[in-house]
Amino acid sequence: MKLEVQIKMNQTLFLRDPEQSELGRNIIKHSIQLIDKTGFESFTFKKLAEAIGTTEAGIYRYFENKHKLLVYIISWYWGWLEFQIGYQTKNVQDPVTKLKQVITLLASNVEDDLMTSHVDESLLHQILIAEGSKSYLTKHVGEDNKQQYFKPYKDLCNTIGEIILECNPSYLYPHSLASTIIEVAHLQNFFMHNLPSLTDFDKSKKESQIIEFLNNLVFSSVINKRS
Amino acid sequence: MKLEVQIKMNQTLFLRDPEQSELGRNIIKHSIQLIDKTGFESFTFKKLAEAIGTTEAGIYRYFENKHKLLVYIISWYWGWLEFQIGYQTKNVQDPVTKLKQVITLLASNVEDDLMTSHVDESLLHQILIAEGSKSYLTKHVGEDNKQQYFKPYKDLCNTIGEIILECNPSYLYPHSLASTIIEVAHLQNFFMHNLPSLTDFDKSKKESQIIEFLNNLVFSSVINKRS
DNA sequence: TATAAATGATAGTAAAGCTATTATTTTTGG
DNA sequence: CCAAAAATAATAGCTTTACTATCATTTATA
Repeated sequence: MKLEVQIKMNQTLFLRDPEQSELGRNIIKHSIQLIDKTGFESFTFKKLAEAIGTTEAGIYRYFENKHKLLVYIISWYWGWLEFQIGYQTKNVQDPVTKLKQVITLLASNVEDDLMTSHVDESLLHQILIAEGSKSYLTKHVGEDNKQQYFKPYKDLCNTIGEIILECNPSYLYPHSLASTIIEVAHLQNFFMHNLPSLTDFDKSKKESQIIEFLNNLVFSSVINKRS
Repeated sequence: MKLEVQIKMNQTLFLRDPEQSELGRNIIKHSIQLIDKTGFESFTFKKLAEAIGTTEAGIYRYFENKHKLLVYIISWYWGWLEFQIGYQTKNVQDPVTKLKQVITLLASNVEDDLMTSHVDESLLHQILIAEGSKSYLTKHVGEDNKQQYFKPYKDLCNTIGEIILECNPSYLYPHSLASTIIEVAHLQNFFMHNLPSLTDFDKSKKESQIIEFLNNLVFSSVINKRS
């Protein structure tokens, strides 16, 4: 039998569960491809329907609007990443090693996970870099938050925050540092590729440079000989 | 006579210079108010025209589209902030003090500058927090960059990067750290007010908490006793 | 004071963002 | 296996957004 990883999703994000039908899985698969290709602003349900070979109204039966679909695939990614972190740091005792592995996972290019046949995690990672912050930078972030749309992101920040506290139980800003690591990993990646003079990375555009910058930043303040 | 600060703007951002006419200045003034109030997604030239008491076509004579208008007001803000930094740190010798002042300027609530009668910097600061990253998180960031749309942001990063190097000439990531400080100042502010569990700040929601977090983060790595 | 430049008033178009209706498949429970 | 229910397809239509065009009128300026 084929093993498939299932990420538990917030039921209020969709009208009909896209995991439960061929059309639904196609919506997820092609929306990831299309958002990555055209960017979220140019992405429309009409174009998505064409790509799948269905109709606009068909998509609307699954998702109320394109913003909820974006939040859905982003939540899915955070759920998947949390699973990856748990899996990859399972037998690691040293919290510093663990935090380094987390930073590496966040800042490295992701490979498509074959356990999830209808999701291309590599593209999803690119979407997070370029569109991730648009999921919460809205006027309706308050209501979205009440609906628990950002729970997977918060859970991930808590997980990382706990590892930070294992490194230094008296560190004052575990959550802020966790959200900072996540966002800076993506931002520096975007800048490296698109606005390189906002960074100090060379033209090789290797993600390892971002990892080194983050390691320097994070471990200087978490393991601070001065305080 | 009344002193007015003028920020030099990129000529390709507009079709007609909005600083040079009453209508133009009204476009700037009301777009800042309207984007702050409704968010950039809901902001339209039609609503802006109504707010001013002119017509949609009238706005289009000044700006090609709402994205360029957003880039315009954001560039304006970076230019103004660069001026503020130069002004406020003019006679400060110690680079550490200087960098602390820059962090404070970036993370504090801004007061409306009376030298610029048609721009409310306080609102503009809120726009930067909630909409700033949308100015570059687009598929056309490459072309926009060629047109020098992000020069004021880059200049500011260079200025901050130089102060960082004054603090520690062997620090490896002055530009990345500068862009990180700017973005994290805004992000943590947004999180503090909208998704507080992504931060460690208490309910007082005082910006001073963000400043402390940033000072800890920045100076641990810039003045690192370990390296 | 003529003339050019800017603005106002109005109209119109294509696409985006939805909703509704009916017909046709596909699924599934008795 | 068949009938009812559920999902999908096909089509239409409506409002708003994003933008362009035209022409009349006001305002600035040589």
